[in-house]
Amino acid sequence: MNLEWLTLFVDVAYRGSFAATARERNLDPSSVSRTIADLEVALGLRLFQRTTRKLALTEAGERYLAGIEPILDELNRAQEYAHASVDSPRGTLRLTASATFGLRCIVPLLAEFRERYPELRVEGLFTDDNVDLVAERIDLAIRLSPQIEGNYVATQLMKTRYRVVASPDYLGRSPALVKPSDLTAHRCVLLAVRAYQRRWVFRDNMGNMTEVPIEGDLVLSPAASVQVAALAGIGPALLPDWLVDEDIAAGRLLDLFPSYSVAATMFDTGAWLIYPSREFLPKKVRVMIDFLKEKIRRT
Amino acid sequence: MNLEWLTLFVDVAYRGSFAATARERNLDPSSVSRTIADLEVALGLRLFQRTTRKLALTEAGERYLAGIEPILDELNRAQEYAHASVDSPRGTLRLTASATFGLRCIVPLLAEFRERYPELRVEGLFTDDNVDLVAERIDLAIRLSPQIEGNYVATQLMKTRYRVVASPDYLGRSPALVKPSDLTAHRCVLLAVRAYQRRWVFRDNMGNMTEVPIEGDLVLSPAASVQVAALAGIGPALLPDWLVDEDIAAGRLLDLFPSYSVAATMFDTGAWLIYPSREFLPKKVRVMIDFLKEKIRRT
DNA sequence: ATTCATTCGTGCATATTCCGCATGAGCATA
DNA sequence: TATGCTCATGCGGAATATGCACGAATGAAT
Repeated sequence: MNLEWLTLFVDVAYRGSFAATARERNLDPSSVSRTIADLEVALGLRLFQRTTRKLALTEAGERYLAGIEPILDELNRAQEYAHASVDSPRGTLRLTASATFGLRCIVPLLAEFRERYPELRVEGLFTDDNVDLVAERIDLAIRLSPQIEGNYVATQLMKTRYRVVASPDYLGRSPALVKPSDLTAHRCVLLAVRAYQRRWVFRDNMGNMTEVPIEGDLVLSPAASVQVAALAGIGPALLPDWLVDEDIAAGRLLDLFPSYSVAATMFDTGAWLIYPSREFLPKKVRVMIDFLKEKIRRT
Repeated sequence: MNLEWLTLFVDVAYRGSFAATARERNLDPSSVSRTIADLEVALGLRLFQRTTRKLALTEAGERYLAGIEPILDELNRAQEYAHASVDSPRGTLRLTASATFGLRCIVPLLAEFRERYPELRVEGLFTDDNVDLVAERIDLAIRLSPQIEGNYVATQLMKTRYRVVASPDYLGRSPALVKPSDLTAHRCVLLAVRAYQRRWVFRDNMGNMTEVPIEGDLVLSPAASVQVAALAGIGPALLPDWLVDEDIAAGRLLDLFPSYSVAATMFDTGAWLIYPSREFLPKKVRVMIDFLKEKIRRT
């Protein structure tokens, strides 16, 4: 059965004529005749009594008309009700990011986001665990990576530089740290990610690469713990700029090799916004993407 | 949009899998995939978020599901509600017959019909005027005719013989009426139908036809009036057996030429039950047809 | 880390359905 | 009685739906 059959049936019932209904809908009368006949077969009911030149609803037809007219209205309302959740920034936005990125970069912005979109509820899943985006019904994910592969749409939020930092207190009581290879004489604070624990790679302005093996007896997670440890003077640490630039600006930490690019895995990494598809993108996702880009690019 | 799409959507939403839904419905998974994609385009909404191996309703999808599930139930109920009017003898049956046939042959039976079908309401339109069966929403018509043509289904209810009758009182004070041609000496009571007013045709047992020109200064309608006039001794009248047999049996009228078949138009006429179609015949029409055949054939 | 099995998406060909045209039968009106 | 219009139906072409085959992706098992 086709919904179009039902709306046609209602139309014919009110016009009292196949031919008039056909004219109004720019159809051939034969199509109207067949469609009504098909509907009668599908229902197992005679809906209209008709001869040439005359047409009248049967009793069953009147009952069926009474039954489906509200239903057709409800179908439209169901579509509008579903649309309401995506056409304006309302409902619930489920957002995921790594624990530290979420905590330091996203959470501080949510007060203003709430001001701007009072009807939108945000559920932030900030974890370093692997998150199943489909099963968790995630609307928007933030991933820290050189690049994003897979079927999801990815738009870069920001580029990330990593810095080797230590506190002034630590530096005042430790062997000199002038060039990267000096790190071998220090016990570093390490992030609990395998790729971050063996060696750090330095690239100078000329593009020369230096790979420095590092050691450390303190391996922490999440990245914020490593930051706190560095601030406490426990040792040098490799941390992203979005995490430590404020401490550096305030003199709480020092960027030990500012003229180098440093990476534990790959250079040219960054934070990416990831969402399932540009097609049928709910407004709530759109506004969060725009908001984050606006806020994070301003800093 | 197709209702099948909607039921498929509900199915997928509950099974959480295109492939599982396809198996259950004996479809190819590609058809399920396309159907859901078509529904999403028609609605302008993403209903499911999916990758390979994972499928979850979106918020809009959940809302739409909540909206249409009751609607699908209502559609079934609308069909059942419409069917209820035809699947059992209830509702209103609109019946038409000629004024006299309705009054004398149908009305006396309606008390028993009501006993038998208490939930069925009968509207009898007994008139000698031409009745538009479609416009008047007639379920069942009774027509007196040699045969029925046209698109309607016709089943014969009874055969009709016409009789020339007069009252004993009239005969006692009038010229002898021995053979049909004797009628030319009498002023007859005529039915106000053109075909009944010029000549009556007599057919004897051997098949010999005699056409007798008749005259009368009293032309009445409906046929019951002619009967009453004959009973009052005003003159001979040509009337159908179902109208006068009781008077004959009681001696109130005499059949003047019982060994002849008489007709004003054609012989071998009868009463026919006429209804629009055997297909999708409502129960109420069926039971009335069966009832009339049972009752009228018993008398 | 690799392999395997399964899911969802899509191109292509085929089957099915829908639609308009033409025509006929029937009916109401002039 | 003739005419014009409605509804029904055969037929052919256009549009849509479906299955098959295949590929990409993913989760589970090894």
